[in-house]
Amino acid sequence: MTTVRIPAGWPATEEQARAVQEELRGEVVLDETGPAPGTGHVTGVDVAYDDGRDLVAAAAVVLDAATLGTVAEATAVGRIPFPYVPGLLAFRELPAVLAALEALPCAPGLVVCDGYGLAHPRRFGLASHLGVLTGLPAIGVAKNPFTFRYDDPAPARGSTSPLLAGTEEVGRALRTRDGVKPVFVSAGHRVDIGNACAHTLALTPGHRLPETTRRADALCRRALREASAA
DNA sequence: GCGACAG
DNA sequence: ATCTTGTCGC
Repeated sequence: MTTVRIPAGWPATEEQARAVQEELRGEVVLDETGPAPGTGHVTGVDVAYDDGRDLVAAAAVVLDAATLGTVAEATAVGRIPFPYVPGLLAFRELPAVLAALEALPCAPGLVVCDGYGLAHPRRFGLASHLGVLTGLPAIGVAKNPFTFRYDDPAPARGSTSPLLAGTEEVGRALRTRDGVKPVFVSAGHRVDIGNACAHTLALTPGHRLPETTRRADALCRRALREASAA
């Protein structure tokens, strides 16, 4: 149900990885609104690692956007393909995530990533990269501001403030719970920032983090445990 | 050169 | 990300 554009080869060095980002960044689509919140499917993806055993486990969990009920799940396990380098996270996470998405029995709809999209040193973070490779609408919801600056949003849920790279707005700090640390939302591919924030609010009725990432996080950890045991 | 740095 | 117990609070 999901067709992934397979790269010619996975980069082995940081230099190659940066070149791939420079090459693909031009394919990001930022002038589409994206699906309406509360309709269709919303899919969370996340990854867990066991560095000692060189194992990575990814999970994709499809939710009904209206009810937030789980529609489908898939996991994928493999070897860790790239070290963690700030700005190159996608090369560490994407192979397993794409495999999990391909294993889903239904269309993912909007994909919610744990990390950034446009808010990235070369404006091509994980969510944008995943979007370009799959053609799916995608957004990034991160737990930390990375290298970006922001002023604290007002304390009420729903308040936002610009996430800034210098003077350029690359995303928004979004308060999803009253008085709780905001999350950091950025557009990934085929979704605008306003809609990305609306989706994030629709996915956070009871917790700081989106229901999509919470469930994908739980599932990939379980998949990693089971892979380590076997 | 040094520090900071999504997960 | 991951290493890690109990504890405060809804």
